[in-house]
Amino acid sequence: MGRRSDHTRSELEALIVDEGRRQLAEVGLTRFSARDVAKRIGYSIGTLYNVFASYDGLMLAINARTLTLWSAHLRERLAARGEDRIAALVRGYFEFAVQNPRAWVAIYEHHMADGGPAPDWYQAIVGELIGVVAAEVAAVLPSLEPAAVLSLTRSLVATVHGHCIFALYRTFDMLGETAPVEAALARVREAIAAARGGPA
Amino acid sequence: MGRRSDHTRSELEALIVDEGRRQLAEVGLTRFSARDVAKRIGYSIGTLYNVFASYDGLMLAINARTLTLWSAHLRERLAARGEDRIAALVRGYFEFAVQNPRAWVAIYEHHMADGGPAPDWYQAIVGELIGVVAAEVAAVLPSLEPAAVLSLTRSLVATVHGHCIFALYRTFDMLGETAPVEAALARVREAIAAARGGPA
DNA sequence: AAGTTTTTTGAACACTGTTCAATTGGAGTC
DNA sequence: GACTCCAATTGAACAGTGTTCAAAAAACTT
Repeated sequence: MGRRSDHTRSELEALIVDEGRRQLAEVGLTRFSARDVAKRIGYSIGTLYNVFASYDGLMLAINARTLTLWSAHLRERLAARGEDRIAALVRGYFEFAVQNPRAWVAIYEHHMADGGPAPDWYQAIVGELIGVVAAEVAAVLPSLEPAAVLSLTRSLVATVHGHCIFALYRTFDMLGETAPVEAALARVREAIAAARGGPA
Repeated sequence: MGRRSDHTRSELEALIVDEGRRQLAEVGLTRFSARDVAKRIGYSIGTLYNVFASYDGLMLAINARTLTLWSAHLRERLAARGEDRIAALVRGYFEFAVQNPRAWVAIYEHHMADGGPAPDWYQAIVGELIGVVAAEVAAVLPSLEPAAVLSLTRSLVATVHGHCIFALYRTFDMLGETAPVEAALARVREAIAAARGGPA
């Protein structure tokens, strides 16, 4: 069936996502161009649009890949022997963002063209990442009921995220003080301590 | 001198920023178009580029306006009689973001074309906003030295910001639980309590 | 070899930010 | 009023974007 080379559809999909991630890492979300991705892998723009129906679809696939890599990174950090698993998570969060700044930012700064929410399959991948954190929060706070764990987890992720994004873009010039990572970790520790000693 | 109407240069500047903010509020940063702004105020695209040398320049002017309005909003909330000034700040932060979602997000999602930092005059305006918060942090923690106040302030702003952006984009689906505002306020209170009882 | 089906193409369209030679129209001078 | 002068204003032109889709190409089927 008219294949130009011996790429199956899913191989081609992976090829595009890989090259897309490479370009995203190089030029960032603003200058990212689907045309360029196609050109770089030696296919025409039309082929790319046959695989991913739209720019949103391509970007979603790229961000999904970044998210799974991020989850994997967190799990690795947790697997590395070390007592303080909460610290491992917070440091892992920052590490990945610092190592992949433009891809990481794209997760947050890409929005669907129609302004609507991301599709379910994508949100499931986000949920996986949250799940990794929630498991550790639950382990540290055994007396907390599941709903409260999820609620606190989201608040902690939000806290760390805020520090991380301010650190990457120095809009608020977080540099030149106790590293943002440590500030984030301090906030997380305080929140956990409060949850422990609070409504016990 | 060839004026088409009786707009002085700074009146024209304000006219563009106002219409730009209106369009930004309507369509968001992604679909924002300098051409459309020009068309809407009845000037050509060329005139707009004579006033603001680039898209970045226009966007910075728009964001600067948003920032000063935001600062004003916080000061108003602080001026409204009420004991808990920290809560007023946190609630004011969220209020403004929720009332001006697209303009607020643009502050964070616009980046200079060359990837560099924003010009000094712009950063000064950001500094003003931080200053409003820092003053309250200092008031609540009188024993803290100025450098520590600034450091803690940035951490607290980062914390609140993280909750706020997760609330606006429901990427992480913060809804359906204790409102994100209250979670953010809880984190801030814990941090302040820790700073009070910590290295005292 | 002929026919069928799937993949691939790239010109075409409507849009973007940006530039800059040409035009416009008010101010000053005679 | 006529005539410069010059800043303000214009908009076609350029290189780029995402998107579409009739046509071409390539592989599979009979």
